[in-house]
Amino acid sequence: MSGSTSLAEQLKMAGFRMTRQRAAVLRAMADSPTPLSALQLWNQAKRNCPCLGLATVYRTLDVLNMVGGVERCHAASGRSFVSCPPGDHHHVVCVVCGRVAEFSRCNVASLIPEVSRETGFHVESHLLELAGICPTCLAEEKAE
Amino acid sequence: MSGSTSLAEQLKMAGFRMTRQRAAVLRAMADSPTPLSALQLWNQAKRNCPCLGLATVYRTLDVLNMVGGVERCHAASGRSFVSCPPGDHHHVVCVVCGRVAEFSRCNVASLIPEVSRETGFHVESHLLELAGICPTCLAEEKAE
DNA sequence: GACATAAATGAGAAGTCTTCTCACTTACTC
DNA sequence: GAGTAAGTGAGAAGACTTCTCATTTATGTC
Ligand SMILES: [Mn+2]
Ligand SMILES: [Mn+2]
Ligand SMILES: [Zn+2]
Ligand SMILES: [Zn+2]
Repeated sequence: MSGSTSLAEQLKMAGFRMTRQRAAVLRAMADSPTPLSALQLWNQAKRNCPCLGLATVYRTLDVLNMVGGVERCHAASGRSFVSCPPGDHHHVVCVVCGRVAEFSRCNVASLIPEVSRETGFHVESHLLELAGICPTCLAEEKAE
Repeated sequence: MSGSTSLAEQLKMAGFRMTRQRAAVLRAMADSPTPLSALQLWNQAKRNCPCLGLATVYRTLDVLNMVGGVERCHAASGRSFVSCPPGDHHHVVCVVCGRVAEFSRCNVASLIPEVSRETGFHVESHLLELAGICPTCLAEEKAE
């Protein structure tokens, strides 16, 4: 819940209006323990705002993205949005069920000087995503 | 050129037929200094095989992917295929022009035990992609 | 070289995700 | 309670990828 409040405040502070639709999307995000795709978010949010349009979900995600409250997660197949705590972190995605966990430890930065030297690129950012099997799916695999 | 030959041999050895279309795609790959998207590849390959269909480019990339001669590159916006030398490596993508360079130094593996402990995930693979500005675009920026 | 056969192809339909358009609605300021 | 600019829904459109199926073609065999 505090997550939702915080995102709402971020929007207000950045001069965006709080609408029924945006509130529904924020609430759907806050209520989900696991990050949701735009489509999943739409299905959840419609329960609080039945005539919500999918385009509005995308627009809300864009706005949250601008404000820094949400981040794209390049999952294996297709893209999805993920509500993120502030700060630098990355994702581990379950290849079985799609659940996502976050981690903040990252050693990629130390690689960059060398890559810059090798390739001549001026490196500005990095995308790191791990894939594997989540605890829940691991347990189910063992149960069989 | 040796790159093209090698991919052709890989296909042969895996029991795939060498067609005019596949040869054209392989040649387009070999001739490009920079990795190409399916669409770019199509436009190049059509010069040697005018009636080539885009679907065939995708099919060829799939086949090469199975054989291990090509790898998906999750570039910032949309997907593209990249012909890859064998072995473990990652990409740096230019945010201005889309050019891609490769690097093989990677320290992500050393991160994995800790992430596994923190998240409970059994980590199986990682995706690492750097973004920045390529030497060519850097030069153009300075020229202005 | 001709034949048989399974693999491969082209053209376009279809699918998926995302963005755009535009007439209409609504949150916020005064 | 206006006035106004921001926001919205519905559906069209766009980008990329996969699928379908009738037709072509590479390759092993004679
Ligand atoms: Mn990092
Ligand atoms: Mn690596
Ligand atoms: Zn799982
Ligand atoms: Zn560039």
